[in-house]
Amino acid sequence: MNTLHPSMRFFIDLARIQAVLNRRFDSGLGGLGLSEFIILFHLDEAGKEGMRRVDLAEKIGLTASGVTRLLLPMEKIGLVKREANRDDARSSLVMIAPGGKRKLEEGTERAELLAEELVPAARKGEMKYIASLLTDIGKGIR
Amino acid sequence: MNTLHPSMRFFIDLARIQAVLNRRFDSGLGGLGLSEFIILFHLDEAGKEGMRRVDLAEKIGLTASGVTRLLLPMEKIGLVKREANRDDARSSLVMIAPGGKRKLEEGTERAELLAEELVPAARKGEMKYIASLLTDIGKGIR
DNA sequence: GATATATACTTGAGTAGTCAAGTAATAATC
DNA sequence: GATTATTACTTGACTACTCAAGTATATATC
Repeated sequence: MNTLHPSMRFFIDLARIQAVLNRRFDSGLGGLGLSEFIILFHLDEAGKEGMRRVDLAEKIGLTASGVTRLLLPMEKIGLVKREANRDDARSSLVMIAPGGKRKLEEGTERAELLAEELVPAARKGEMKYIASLLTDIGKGIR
Repeated sequence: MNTLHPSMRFFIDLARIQAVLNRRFDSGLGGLGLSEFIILFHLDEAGKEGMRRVDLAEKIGLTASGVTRLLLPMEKIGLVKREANRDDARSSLVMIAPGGKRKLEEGTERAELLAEELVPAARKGEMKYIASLLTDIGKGIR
């Protein structure tokens, strides 16, 4: 009866890793959650043009309202800033602020350390492969 | 400056997939969240002996208090039941209830459908491999 | 066998999101 | 160019957790 479909294992392991990751990342870094780090990462990539909230939501896989809620305190403490979108008055653009840049660097360090710690040495070589696999899966879903 | 460490991509993609997965799984299945499904899965594996809350927490990667909070409503609607642990009065044992068995089956179906949908056809063959990799990573962390 | 320490769990207060519904602006259609 | 539909975002009410602190039992130490 228990064939244990590999996709089941995939879901379950994914969830576990994510939960632990979330917790581990948060603590240690002064109040920077994993989600916030990821947001900063994408905003940094977007450059000074910034990006629309909708696009950010799509990138991180959350809903638009989740993004609104996350950005609010980040704006308050100067990690990101907002600017009107001259082409479309409905949306405003978000971009990374100097404070965010600094936090992003801290976070990057932490992420690398964490990855070092989490990924078993024997599997380290496969990291690149697995990352590409996940990227591929991620692309197809919404 | 942007080497884009593969572990970074790993974190980011992982988080995105998990976020989408969570949302997709929840909706559609009558009020059964991914976490609840995973709990049922582990409890089913544990059999009629059930398991201690602490061990369940470890399995799913959440904290003990998170488990308490999740189990409360599940107990109320008859998905799980609790029993005193005769060997240790501090802990009580949780086990899957008949209602939970039914929900687990529904959830399993949904999970398989979802997996079908999420994993790109080209990558399907690698599913087993990636699952084992994630399991391996999951083992090492807490 | 009393005391100290560690473990299993719960609880209060707070954060990180969700969904459904609302507002305002843009785009499409006739 | 008025109407309708769609899009970008926000808000209220809720769920799913987190951490820190508390309670009760069990274990180790002397």
